[in-house]
Amino acid sequence: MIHEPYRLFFKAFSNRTRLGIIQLLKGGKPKSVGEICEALGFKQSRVSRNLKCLADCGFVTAEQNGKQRIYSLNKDTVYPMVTLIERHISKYQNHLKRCGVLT
Amino acid sequence: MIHEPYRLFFKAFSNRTRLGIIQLLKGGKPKSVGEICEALGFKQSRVSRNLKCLADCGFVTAEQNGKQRIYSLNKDTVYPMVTLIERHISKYQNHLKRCGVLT
DNA sequence: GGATCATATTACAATTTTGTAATATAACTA
DNA sequence: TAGTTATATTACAAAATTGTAATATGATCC
Repeated sequence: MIHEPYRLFFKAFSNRTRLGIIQLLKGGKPKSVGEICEALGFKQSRVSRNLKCLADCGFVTAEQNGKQRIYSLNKDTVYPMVTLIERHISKYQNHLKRCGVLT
Repeated sequence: MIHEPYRLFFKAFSNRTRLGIIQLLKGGKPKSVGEICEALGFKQSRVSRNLKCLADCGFVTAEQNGKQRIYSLNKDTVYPMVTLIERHISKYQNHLKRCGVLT
């Protein structure tokens, strides 16, 4: 385990904007940047910036459709991960809530 | 998926010190704070601070042994997670390396 | 080509996270 | 109890990450 790639991996998931995007895509069809902005109520530059990060890290893929860019989730990784984490969280939720080091 | 606990979960894993500790504990026996410091070459306050975070989040547990505090990994969560991530990383490593948003 | 719509990129200020040094607590021992 | 060792906590400066506003690129249509 050379841990530098791990760090990036987790970092990609540790931000509200990016988790919002993942959650949104997880629940439905692939979406354009505009649709994501509207659904989450975030500015476009904010969404694009973070989509780039997710794409760079392989969690999301983009496909051009006319003027739009449609983003889909890489479910191979994201689904089993979510399952795993859900298990951990249901056990340790109280803990996670009051960790003083993290905000 | 209410994503706040997820954020903390991932954040806990997205830092060099904490990943170093996890990697160390993953490879061997439970260890005291001092042993961790020595093995990783980190200051004691740095290690304690981050152990607290890991403990708060349920990734590590502590047990008193004389003056020492022995930390062990919560393998139930950490092991399957590592497997999953290793699979993703081996596919997308190039990507993960050049994500411009994250450092 | 020029106009328009959709998305990406950049620069920068604000926030968050980090490690360090200093100090405090806690467990043992003489 | 005083002294010693091991770990935890705190305050704060440095570094990293974030979102926003402004601007650039790119695709389509006329």
